[in-house]
Amino acid sequence: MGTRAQLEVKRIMDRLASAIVEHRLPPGTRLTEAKLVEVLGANRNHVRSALQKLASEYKVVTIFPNRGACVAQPTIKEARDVFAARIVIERAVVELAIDNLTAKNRNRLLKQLEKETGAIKCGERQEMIRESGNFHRVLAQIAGNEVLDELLAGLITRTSLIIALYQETPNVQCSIEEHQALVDAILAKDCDRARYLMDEHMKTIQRYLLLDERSGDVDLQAVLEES
Amino acid sequence: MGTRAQLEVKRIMDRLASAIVEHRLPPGTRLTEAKLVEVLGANRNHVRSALQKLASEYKVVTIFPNRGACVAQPTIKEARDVFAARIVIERAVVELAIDNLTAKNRNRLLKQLEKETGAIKCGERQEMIRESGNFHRVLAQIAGNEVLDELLAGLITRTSLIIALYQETPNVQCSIEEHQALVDAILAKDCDRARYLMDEHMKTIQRYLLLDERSGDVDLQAVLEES
DNA sequence: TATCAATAAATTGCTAACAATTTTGGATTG
DNA sequence: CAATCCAAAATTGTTAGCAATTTATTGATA
Repeated sequence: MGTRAQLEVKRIMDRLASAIVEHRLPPGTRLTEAKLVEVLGANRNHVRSALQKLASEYKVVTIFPNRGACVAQPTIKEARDVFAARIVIERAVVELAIDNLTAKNRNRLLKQLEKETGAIKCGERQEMIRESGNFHRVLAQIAGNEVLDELLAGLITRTSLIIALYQETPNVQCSIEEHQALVDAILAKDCDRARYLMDEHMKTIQRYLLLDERSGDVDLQAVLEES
Repeated sequence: MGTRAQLEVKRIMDRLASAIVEHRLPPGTRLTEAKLVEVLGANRNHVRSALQKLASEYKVVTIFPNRGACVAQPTIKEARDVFAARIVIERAVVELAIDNLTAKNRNRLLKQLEKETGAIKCGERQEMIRESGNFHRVLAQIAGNEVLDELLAGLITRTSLIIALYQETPNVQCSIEEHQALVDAILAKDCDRARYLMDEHMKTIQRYLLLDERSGDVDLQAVLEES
C-alpha cells in the first residue's frame, strides 16, 4: 500500500475505533460500506480494508461473509479472556514502569492524571473514556516495552467494547481515585502495592459487568429487545 | 472478503509464515509479488493481502512503500521486547495450565512431547522447529484463554524469526529436556517450580542469541557480510 | 392471512487494466 | 574512469466496473 492510501485507511480505522470505543457506535451496529463511504467521504476500497483490519487485528468489528460488517459483540467467554489477559499484561507493565521511573516519566504520569480530572470536570463523556484508556497506555509507554504496549493497546480497545456491551449501569469507567492511588504507589516505587492496586482496579471494572454464565454465549436477547 | 478468497489468503500466509519460521526464508529475503504469484500459483491480489497481513499482524514481513516486501529483520530492541513480553505471557499460561489440568490435557501434553522426540530422532530440522513451537501452543490451549493463546502464537512466530536472525550457533532450538522438566512440574502441579522452569527455559533460548547493544539498531553489517 | 416463488434492489466480492514509482542498464560527458 | 543523466523494464499501487450473493419486494395461491 502506498503511503497515501495507508494513511487514509488508518484515518478510517481511527474514526471507527474511536466511535466504538467511546460507545457512540453500540455493539451490533451494522456498518455498510456504502454508508461509511458517504459519511467519511472515502473510497470504498479504503473503507473495506479498514473494516478488515478492525476485524482481524482489533476484533472490534465482525465481518459476515457476503453480508457485511457489524460492531462486534464479544461473547462472555471472550470478555473474560480479554480481562484475564489484560490483567497479566497490566501487572507486568506496572512492574516495568516502576523500574523505568525517570523524572520525565513521573511528569508524564502526573500530566495524564490532570487530563483525566480535567475531562471529568468538563463532563465530556467521550473524553473521559478516551483519557481513562490513555492512562493505561501512558503506563505501558513508560514501561518501555513496545510489544507489550501494542498488545495492551489492543486489549484496552476490546475492553471498551466489552464495557459497552455488558455494563449494567452505564457510564462507569475507570475511577480516577484508583488511578490516583496507583500513581502514588508507582511514584513511591512500591511494587507490591502497585501490582495489588492494579489487580483491584481491573476487578473493580469487571465487577460492574454482567458476565454471568447465563446462556454462556452471545446476549442475543438483550440486543433484540434494544432494537 | 468472500470465504474462498479468504482461505486462499490464509493459505499463502501459512506457506510464507512456515517458511520464515522454519528458517527456509532468511531475514531480509525479498518477497516480490510476481515471484510469489508464480511459485504459489496464486492471484496477485491474494498475495498482496497476505503480505500486508503478515506485516501488520505478525510483523514477520516488512513492507517498504513502492519497493516491495522483505522477510523482517527485527531490531535488537524489538527482539528483547518480544522475549520479555513472551515471558510475561508464558508465565501466566503455565499457571493457568496447571489450574486446568484434566486427564485429557495431561494426555495432550505427553503426546506433544512424543511428537517432539520423534522429530528429533528423525532429524527433520523443520519439523523440530515446528513441534518445539507447538509445545508452547499446546500449553496455551490447555490454559484455556484464547486471547492469551493468540497473543502467544504471534510472539512464538516472531521469536522464531529472531532466532533465525540473531542466533550465533545455528540450529539450537528449545531443548526437549527442558520441555520434559516443565511437563513434569506441571503434571505435579508444582506451580512455583513450573514458573521457574519456564523462566529458565526462555533465558536459555535468549542466551544463545547475540542481543548485545552493538549499534543498538539493525544489524545491517551482519546481513551485508552474509549476502 | 400466511406461505411461497419470482423478481428487483441492495450490498459485498473480485479482478483486470491502468497509473505511479523505483530500479536497471547503458550512453554520454567532463 | 567516475559521475550524471535518461529511457526502458520491472515492480508496486489504485481504481472502476462487473460478478456473485444476499436481502427486500411483490404478487400469486391456497
